[in-house]
Amino acid sequence: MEIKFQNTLTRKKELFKPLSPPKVTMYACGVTAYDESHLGHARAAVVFDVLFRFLRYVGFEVVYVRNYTDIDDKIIKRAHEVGVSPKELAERYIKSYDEDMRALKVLKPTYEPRATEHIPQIIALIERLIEKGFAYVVDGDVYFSVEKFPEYGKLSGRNLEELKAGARIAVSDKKRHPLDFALWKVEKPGEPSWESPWGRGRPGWHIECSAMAMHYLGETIDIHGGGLDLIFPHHENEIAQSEAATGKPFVRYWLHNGMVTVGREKMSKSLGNFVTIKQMLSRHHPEALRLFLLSMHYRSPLDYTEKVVGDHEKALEGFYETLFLIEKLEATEEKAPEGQKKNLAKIQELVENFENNFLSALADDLNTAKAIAALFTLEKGLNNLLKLCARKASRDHVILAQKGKSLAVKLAGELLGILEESPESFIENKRAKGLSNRALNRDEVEKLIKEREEARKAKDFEKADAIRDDLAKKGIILRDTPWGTFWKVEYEPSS
RNA sequence: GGCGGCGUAGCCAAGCGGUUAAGGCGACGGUCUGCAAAAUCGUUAUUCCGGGGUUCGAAUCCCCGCGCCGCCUCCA
Repeated sequence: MEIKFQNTLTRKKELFKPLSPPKVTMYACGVTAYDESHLGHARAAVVFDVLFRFLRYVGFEVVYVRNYTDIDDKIIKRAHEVGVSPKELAERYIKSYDEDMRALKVLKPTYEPRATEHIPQIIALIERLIEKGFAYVVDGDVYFSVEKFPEYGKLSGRNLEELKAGARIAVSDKKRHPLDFALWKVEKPGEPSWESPWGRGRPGWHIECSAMAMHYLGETIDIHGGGLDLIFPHHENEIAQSEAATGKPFVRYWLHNGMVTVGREKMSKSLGNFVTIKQMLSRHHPEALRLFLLSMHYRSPLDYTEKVVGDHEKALEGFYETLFLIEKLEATEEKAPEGQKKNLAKIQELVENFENNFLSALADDLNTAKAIAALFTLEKGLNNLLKLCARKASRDHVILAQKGKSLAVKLAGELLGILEESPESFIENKRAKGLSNRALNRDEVEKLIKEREEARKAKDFEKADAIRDDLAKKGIILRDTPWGTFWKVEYEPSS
């Protein structure tokens, strides 16, 4: 299968050819552990998680690294505010992020290195840069000299002149050029520090990614991912440091995800318009969240509204209900009726095309929106099939339905991380949650449903309808199927 | 100001030069149902922000304009 990615570096969609197949090396920028993570962080994590899953699925041996920044200005500042050590603070939020990732079913990367555990590698890289004349020491600080690296700006499409003109960064008389950036920062009182050839201090932000990427993945890596907002200066600086040190291309494919927005404005800590992952998880199923995050092509901005997340919640529920009904199917006939042959052939074709449609969507620059559309098309086919079986299911029907179901579950599960629960328990959990949200008693609800079924059998429709209306007022929705009455708690958008 | 991106039905959104412009949510009508719900079938963009141009052919490429967003400072 041909895999293509839009490469930020070349601004083109390119055929993906790993440096040494079947191995693929991949690095994604994780988080700075100084606060709870929000939906924007979740998007980045989920997008690159799907990329990781996809590459593995098609047969690559993927080594995936996602770092934690556990030492930096913001951590130190926050730690002082809260009154704990920076190490403790970072520890706390790394743990919290891990919880979020687990809940969101983001697979564990191969390595999750922390900056503070790679000080020797960082120092070695800085020494290499100093030796080669790309970095200089001033009073215990070490800076990278951007003017020594002629290609500086190639990722973000800028040049030094432009950058200098628009520079908003504080002028420092220590730096030779305003855009020179710190590789190593001299120790300040009350801050964590490590021994180095330039005295005690701590690493700058950008250097950790270069050092750790090279340490785990080699001097040239296949894929590097991160948010669009990291292109400049973070990724630009990573390129400069790494390529200056090694003389080799650092990254072959740069992939960047778009921002999550709120009212079309970037979700961010500073604007205060963020929702934490934990808040989202308290009101939505993790798979609904994944579905929402993957409903849009990863490069585009994704606007967050509760309504749209709710739409995906409903869509997910519909899917599980289809799967649930398929599980209930039992063949009572040997062959499907002649008259259904044409319809069945159509569904058969749909099922057979699904895998290819789904995978080729992902192979085309990870088009998850299109892959999800393929999934819905399959669902529609399966619902059609269920309809055909409503009266009499044959072996033909059941085999086809189960084939469709297992394909959907396999691909959606392994690649998108959705539809991984048993339909039965998904529906039960939903019910349990809905019941408790509405403070309803399950036995009572079930008793009423039974009573209504009795009434229906006795053709006492007045009573049956009264019960249904009563339940509806409480938020219980009934559905009479050939297999009995199915019920669920009405979806309630949270405020 | 510089660089990059976006603008497709009521809403979300795919589309990457060539048969009838995916899909989801919503709305309307038919089927199913005792009636509903769900499902299903059909309808809901003769047209892709506006204006030019290239081409046999453009939502897709180019130019101009309008609107929105991101980056240029820490940020997924």
